[in-house]
Order: sequence, then structure tokens, then C-alpha cells
Amino acid sequence: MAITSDLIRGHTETIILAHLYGGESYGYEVNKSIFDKSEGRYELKEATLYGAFRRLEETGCISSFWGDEATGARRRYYRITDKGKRHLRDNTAEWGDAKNLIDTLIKYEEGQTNE
Amino acid sequence: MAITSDLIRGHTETIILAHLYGGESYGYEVNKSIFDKSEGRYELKEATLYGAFRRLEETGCISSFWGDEATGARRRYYRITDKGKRHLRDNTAEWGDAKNLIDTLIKYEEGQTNE
DNA sequence: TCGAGATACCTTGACAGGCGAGGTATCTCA
DNA sequence: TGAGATACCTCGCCTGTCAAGGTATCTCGA
Repeated sequence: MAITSDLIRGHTETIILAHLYGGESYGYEVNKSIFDKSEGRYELKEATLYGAFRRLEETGCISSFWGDEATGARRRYYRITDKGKRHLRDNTAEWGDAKNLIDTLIKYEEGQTNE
Repeated sequence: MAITSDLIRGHTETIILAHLYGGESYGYEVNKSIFDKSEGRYELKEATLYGAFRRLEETGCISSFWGDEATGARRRYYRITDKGKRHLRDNTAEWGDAKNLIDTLIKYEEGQTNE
């Protein structure tokens, strides 16, 4: 995995919200989906994932409930709230800004030498 | 300032290296330059800046020396090393990947509803 | 002349997010 | 029977950031 987590840090919640925007889901599936979407380049660690779920629920961005699986392991489902949707939109806009800013700040002249 | 530091986290060293690629410089100037380049949208905190300098020097990405200012406050100058230049190139490439990855992961369908 | 503000450096301690490591329980299939 | 997948969770550490504090010099206006 080439992507270091410090570059993703700060995006975890946005990534989760974006996934939940497509419909309610549960932890394990969110994680697998991120892994698949990234084509194996990135995988959230479980501790990170559940920590983010907790924060998002505490701030009212998502709500959760236990599924009623008749068989298999129990699942805790998460659903994005209106507040979460606003949060997602805000974060997405902020990401656009940050992207441009970082592009500006890390620009340097290829082939330039200063000796 | 709209840009939260968690989105910049992980880029601080790259930003500094990119600045030093253009020629040796000192802390205060690096900081002002970042502020100016970002048009006031982002400013490194001093503690962050000097912490990053220390790490970069410890890992051999930059070297430092005291200037011989005849007047005014003393300045510690920093210069990027060959290792630092490689590091900068690597980080820049990684940023390109991370950018695409994040764009992929935070994508969601505008106007989509799931109730 | 005195003080504010700019220039320029530095450190300490706290905080927050990410993660390694560990745990629990169920189901499937060889 | 036991490995591997599914599915959840927590504890404690690590690391980068930052608020707050400090030092010292120079400039400029009141």
C-alpha cells in the first residue's frame, strides 16, 4: 500500500459519510467497499473505522441500529443523517480548496538547480 | 482560514522541502512565503514548523547553518540535500496518487436520495 | 526615550486521530 | 474438527499539531 495514512488523515469521516450517502451499511461492508473502490491501495484499519463511527454518531452525523440477521454474525447498521449530509457537502467543498492549496504549496521547478 | 490542519497534515514536510528546492531559506521566511503563496488561507504554526525542520534534519533531508547577519535577529538557514530532493519527488508522486484515491473514495451521487 | 510591533529563534505539554494488538462470537466448508 | 471468513469491539501507544510560553534584536512613532 503506497498511501501513507497521514495523507488520508482527516478524510476518514468524509469517506465513511460518502459511502453511507449511497444507503445504510455496516462496518465490515464499509471497510470492504473502501478496499474495493481503492483497488486494494487503501484499507481502513478497524480501530480507525470504529473510532470514526463513534465520533460521527456522537456528533449526530450518523445514526445506528442493530440489524435483525436471522443467521450469521450480528451487524450494526449506520445511516447518514441530514446533519451528516451537510457535513459531507462541507467536507467535499473543503477538500476541493485544500487540494488546490496543497498543489500550490508543493509546486517546485523540475530540473532547477541551486548550488 | 478555511483549511483545517488535518487536511494539510502529512504535507508539512513536503511543503517545506518544495520551498527549499528554490534555494536556501530560514524559518521565518519559509513561513511567510507559505502564507503568501496560500494568499492568507493557510499559515503554519511555529511549533509545527520547527518540529518539521528538526525531523527533516534528523533524517538528513535538509542541513542547517547559522547566517552571519551583521544586524537584526540571527537566522538559521536551511538547505535541501540530495536525499531531501529525492524525498520531495517521492512525496509529490505520492500526493498525486493520494489525490486520485481520495477523489474516488469521497465521491457520492448529488441529489441521490435513499430513504 | 519609551514602548509597540516586527523580525527571528526555540521548547513544553496537551490533544486527537490512527493503529497494532488483543479480544469476542457466529457461520461455512473441507 | 479446525481453519477462515464474517462481524463486532477496546486498550494503549505513537506521532504531528498547536496553544502558550519564552528569548533577543531592530525600527519607528509619539
